[in-house]
Amino acid sequence: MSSEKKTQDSTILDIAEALKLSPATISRALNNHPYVKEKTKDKVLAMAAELGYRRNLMASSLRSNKTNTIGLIVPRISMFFHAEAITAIQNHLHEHGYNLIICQSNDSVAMEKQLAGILYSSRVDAVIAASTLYTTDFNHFDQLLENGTPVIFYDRVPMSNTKATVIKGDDSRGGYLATSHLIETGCKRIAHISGPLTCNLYRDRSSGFFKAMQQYNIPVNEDWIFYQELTYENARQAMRKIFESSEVPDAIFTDNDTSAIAALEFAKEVGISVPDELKIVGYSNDPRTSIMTPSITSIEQFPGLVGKRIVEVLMDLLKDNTSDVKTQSIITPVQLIRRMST
Amino acid sequence: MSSEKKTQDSTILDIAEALKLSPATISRALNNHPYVKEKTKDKVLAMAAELGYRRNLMASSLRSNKTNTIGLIVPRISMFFHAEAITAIQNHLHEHGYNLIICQSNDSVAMEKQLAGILYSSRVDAVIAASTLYTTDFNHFDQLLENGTPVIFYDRVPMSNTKATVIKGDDSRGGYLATSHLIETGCKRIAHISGPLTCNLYRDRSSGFFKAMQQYNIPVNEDWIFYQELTYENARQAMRKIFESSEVPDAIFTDNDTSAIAALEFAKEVGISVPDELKIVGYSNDPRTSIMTPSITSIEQFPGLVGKRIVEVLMDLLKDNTSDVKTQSIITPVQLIRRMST
DNA sequence: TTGTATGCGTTATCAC
DNA sequence: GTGATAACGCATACAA
Repeated sequence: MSSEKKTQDSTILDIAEALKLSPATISRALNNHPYVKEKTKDKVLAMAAELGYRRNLMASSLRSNKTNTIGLIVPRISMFFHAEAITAIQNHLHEHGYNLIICQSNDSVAMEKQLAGILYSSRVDAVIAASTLYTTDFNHFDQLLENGTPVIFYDRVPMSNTKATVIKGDDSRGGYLATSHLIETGCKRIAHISGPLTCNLYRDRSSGFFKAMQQYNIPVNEDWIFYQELTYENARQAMRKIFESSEVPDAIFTDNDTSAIAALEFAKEVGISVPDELKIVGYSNDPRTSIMTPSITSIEQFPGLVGKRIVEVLMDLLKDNTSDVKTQSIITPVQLIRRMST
Repeated sequence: MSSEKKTQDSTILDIAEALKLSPATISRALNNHPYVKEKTKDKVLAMAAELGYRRNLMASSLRSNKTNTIGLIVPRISMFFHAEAITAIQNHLHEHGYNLIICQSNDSVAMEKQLAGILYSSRVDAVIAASTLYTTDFNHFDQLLENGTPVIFYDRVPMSNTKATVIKGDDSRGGYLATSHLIETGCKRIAHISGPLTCNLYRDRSSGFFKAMQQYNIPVNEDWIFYQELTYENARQAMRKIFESSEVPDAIFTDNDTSAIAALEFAKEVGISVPDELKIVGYSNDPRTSIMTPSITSIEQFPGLVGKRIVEVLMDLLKDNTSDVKTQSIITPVQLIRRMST
């Protein structure tokens, strides 16, 4: 306890004292308030710099009831789509003077609930969230909404009504694009590896798949349809199951790229030629799809644009405090990126 | 202004009033203070739940001078090593009751400076940082250190003395392992694509490279040594330059995996057989290296362990307030992962 | 074991 | 334009 080296933080009181001004004036000067003489402002800024003053955001937020901070909840930052979207979100928020608190739920509903609580405790000005695969009950976001904190769901969003704004990719179109592309290249026996139907993404991508199959009058083989967590291992198992029987597909559409990669590696290992004997389409346009041999056709989701759109909508929401609960629902475009696997 | 739907946040005063207790008791109960009757505690917790009470972290932090929040600055969350390390850090911090604010510098020194300021303003309890490629002056972290806020640098760390704790991988050993592996598989003409020498990583990996070359008495061809930002495009250009001349290398060691991938793709395009005519080793063991054909040998950095170690050290630092400035420097292990490219 | 009173650093509301 | 002062919500020293 003898060697306390901590320099005490300087406060506006220190600046006020040094300049023989009142703390109120200092505060105004630092906030660029109009009712303060230019000369005074300059003096304050100079002294602030000299003292190494930094506004204490705790105190400021407590008093002003505004944190200038946005909370973000995602399953995992390592997923390509999210990493890109987050970066865009952070950069655009920064332009508007907002900070971002990034939290990972690890696809655990319990963790997501806890994080929503923490963000509420932090009194963030808004929350942006992509839910876990298994979130069906979105109650834990209600408290935020009730207190007037805007919530924007993106990518993985509630399937039932919500007072929150929703921004999602056009997944049913993505599923349709992928499937019809396979059909148009001549495939007639198409497998589909999808995710848990508790999640809107896979429900929608599946619906696109079925729509295309029906439209082109292609029979669906139920043994080739999987709804499972889209891990590498699960996809390999599905492939094994599919290729055990005598009748085998000539194409496979997977609802993410990890599964597509697993499918391709399986095919290469057992000597199935891609794209000649089997065509493959993934989802998300993860950069990994382009470095495989052969490269894998996938669906681009434009994560950067999604992030930009999220911030635009959010700024609108934060601007007019008319809490007019104008619930929006926005669909962002997708695009087929054709590669060597088809 | 008429339709204000905001429910007012409830405070400990609301709980106190509802329970006919003093706010102090409520505060103590919520903080699990020993001097509070079990029964009272239960009543308080029940009422808190009923009122949807959530501690206001701004107020709490302001009063207690502790935010329970750690700030993190990284160049980019999308880099594999960092994504993994961050996840580990976040999970371990969470076990200790700490939250994490993740910030990206985008490898911009100006942004990094700004972020350090914001984290200071946020009065985070500590800062963990991996610097930009071009940070040579680490002054912007001084204010944090002077105020007794622990700073831990990891991965990309200051090369000069610092009062902060430093945790880095054994990069010179990594460079040595990669290079000696190539030599031991029979390579005699080895190229090396490294990063800017302003960054400790590339300086160390290079020194490992030269050490191995010298030890095995292999001559270094200066035309095959590059110090450049390790982007895909830069690596392609380097490859073009290398393979323009008549004498070509039989191996290449790149200081990251993106460059290794670029090298492999270049080789495949121009018909150089890997590993027969050219062997390749990358760095970081990015999952992409294992899905290429052929898969690429790389250096594993154990990001999960690094993250764990960071939190361990940090908890130590936060425990004893004896600000004894015990500057530590920790080296974490690396390992060669041999694959088909060698 | 509980209550009273004070202050954390800032901003907002008055006055002047 | 500037100053005095209260208040934001909570935690703690001190009193009871």
